[in-house]
Amino acid sequence: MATIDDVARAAGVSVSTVSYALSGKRPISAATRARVERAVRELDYHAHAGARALASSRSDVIALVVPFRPGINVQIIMQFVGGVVTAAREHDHDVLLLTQDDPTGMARVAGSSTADAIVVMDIGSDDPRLPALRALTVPCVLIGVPDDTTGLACVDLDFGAAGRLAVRELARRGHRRIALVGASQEEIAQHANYALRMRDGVRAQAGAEGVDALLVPAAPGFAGGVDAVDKVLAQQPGTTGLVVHNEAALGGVLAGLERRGLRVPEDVSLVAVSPVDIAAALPVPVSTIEVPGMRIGRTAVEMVMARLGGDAVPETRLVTPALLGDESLAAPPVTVTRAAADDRVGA
Amino acid sequence: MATIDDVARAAGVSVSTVSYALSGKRPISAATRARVERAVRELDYHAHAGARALASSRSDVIALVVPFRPGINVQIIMQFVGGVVTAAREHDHDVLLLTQDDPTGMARVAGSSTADAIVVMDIGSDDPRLPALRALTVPCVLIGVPDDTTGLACVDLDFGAAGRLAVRELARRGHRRIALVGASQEEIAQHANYALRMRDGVRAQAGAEGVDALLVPAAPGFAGGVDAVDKVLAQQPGTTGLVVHNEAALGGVLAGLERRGLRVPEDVSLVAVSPVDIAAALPVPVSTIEVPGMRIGRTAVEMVMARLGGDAVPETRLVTPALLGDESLAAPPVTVTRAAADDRVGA
DNA sequence: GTGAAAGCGCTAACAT
DNA sequence: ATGTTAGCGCTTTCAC
Repeated sequence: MATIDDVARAAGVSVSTVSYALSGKRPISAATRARVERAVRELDYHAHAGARALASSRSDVIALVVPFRPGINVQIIMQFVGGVVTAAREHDHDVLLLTQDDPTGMARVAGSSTADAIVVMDIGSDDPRLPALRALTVPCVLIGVPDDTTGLACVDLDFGAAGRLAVRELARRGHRRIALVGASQEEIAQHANYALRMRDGVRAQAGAEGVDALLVPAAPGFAGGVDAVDKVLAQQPGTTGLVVHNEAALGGVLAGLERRGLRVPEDVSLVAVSPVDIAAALPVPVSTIEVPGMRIGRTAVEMVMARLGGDAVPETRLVTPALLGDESLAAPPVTVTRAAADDRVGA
Repeated sequence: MATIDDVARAAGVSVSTVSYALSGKRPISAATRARVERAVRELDYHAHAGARALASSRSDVIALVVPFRPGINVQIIMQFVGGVVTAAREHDHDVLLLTQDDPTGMARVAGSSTADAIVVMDIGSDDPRLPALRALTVPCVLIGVPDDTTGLACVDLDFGAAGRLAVRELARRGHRRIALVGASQEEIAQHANYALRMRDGVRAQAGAEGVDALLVPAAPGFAGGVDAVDKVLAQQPGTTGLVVHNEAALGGVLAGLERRGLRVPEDVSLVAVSPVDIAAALPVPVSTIEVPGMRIGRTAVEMVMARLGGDAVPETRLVTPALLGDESLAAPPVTVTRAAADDRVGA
């Protein structure tokens, strides 16, 4: 492999000139720059990453901690990863992959200067890694929002706003009894922050709109979705609007409705918080609030770069949700529902 | 951050002794080793990755090229990634993530000694990256098998064996008319190697068993699956065995059968080549031949390590498939099928 | 079994 | 605008 010395010799300049010509950190005459660039091209020169890191104390690498636990939504994960990698490359950084179940990984890559910064995905409300993250010697950005964000930089979808958005859309079409088919009992038990914020958003908007909102956790998988529909209709008969924040149960929810002869959206309106790919594999089109993984991943990298640049202080950034499509949204049926009765009274 | 000098001073030995004590590359007395290890612990010493790479010409990093094109099966991708990262860590290597749509990425990380080796996923039969891969200055291992493997190291599931396995299981239960609902037209057009090998495996085994095998491509998504069922029954009435090698269409295939009143497995037996997670989200249990992503990822890393070790020559390794469960497998119905008629004649 | 010291290839003062 | 050079922190001969 060619070294910077080879390039300097070929271009007839000193090594520092080559270095500066390549980094742009000091003015170089057009002629010199051209000769350097030519030599670089002819020798196919690439600066040795280790040597550069040693001399400059910057590796130009961001570590990304990815969850591999079963039951995780891989679609979302991949979108985050894609966003992080793409954005990192735009800033001339590479991405090193760490897994969640390598507890020493973050300290190792930080301590060895393998990475300049760390992005951590899938942060829980009371994530056990929080102390370690606060103690890190390199800047870090969390995807997900813990309960206590002191000293931490975080990004996530604004799940509270997502919940409010979903309820608002149902309410303005006249639905008066709605239900949130939410995360599994386990996720709730683990205080999964997104689940709690979603729940609170649904509750708050339901309160503001004066509609009844039942909250039902759903086990992941087909059966979990079917069960959830049973529960909803048993505990709150006449429910006409469903918010499903559990992509693994989504297919089961639709099947459960169909088995009871309930059509979407004629009898029941539906908003899913889910990756679009999953929604696309369903028998009927479903209006979806997507977790914008790419966007969040990119934002995480922007925050990393800001912090590496020196300015920027830890902050929490919540990305505003948007509703895609209205195929599974309609007014509630005019017959049996209380909403219909209310409407008549109002008319 | 503590340096090796700090450790040497704290332990009262020379830097070379620290280095050797840590690498084990030359014998160190137990007493000295203990003092070094103590100093390392107390100072929380981590060798500077760049300095190490510069001095040793080894970065202890493997680059992994991941496809992010839409329509890709993320479940499988994540499994590959998980296997690669886990295995790499067991060999004290880290994994750097590259995306497919960064065409200069591989040359860059190889040329700058950022990575010691490269693993490339999602290799097509006539992958455009093949020339670049052959020209690489570092060893590389492909996940997927191109048509011409000269000079290349490759790993993949043995899709031919998977096709034969699926047909054998159907045939030995008495099915005489089967169909492969396979990859999409696009994948076939792109000469996706796995699709071709699957097809050939199905054909070969069908020929050997003397059963009729119809080959039908399916567009991904729910509708694609429904369509495929229509095509199968139109082109080959009396089909009782289905091999579905298209996880995105799987839900649609089941729905298509149900709409025609065909039960699984009473009327139609089914074998899916799919990630188990997808199969689990389906309304009925489906016998599955899984692409063992973890295993393949691990194997890729073993091959990388062998090549970094000097021994080992490029080779292609095909992982043997296994069938999980038999819930969607049964004998064909005794009434209308030709299989039943044959049986009676034979009896 | 241990130490001294010569690089590895680059960056960034400090020159001019 | 360009050149000289002292490190960056480690590995690995070579020497004892």
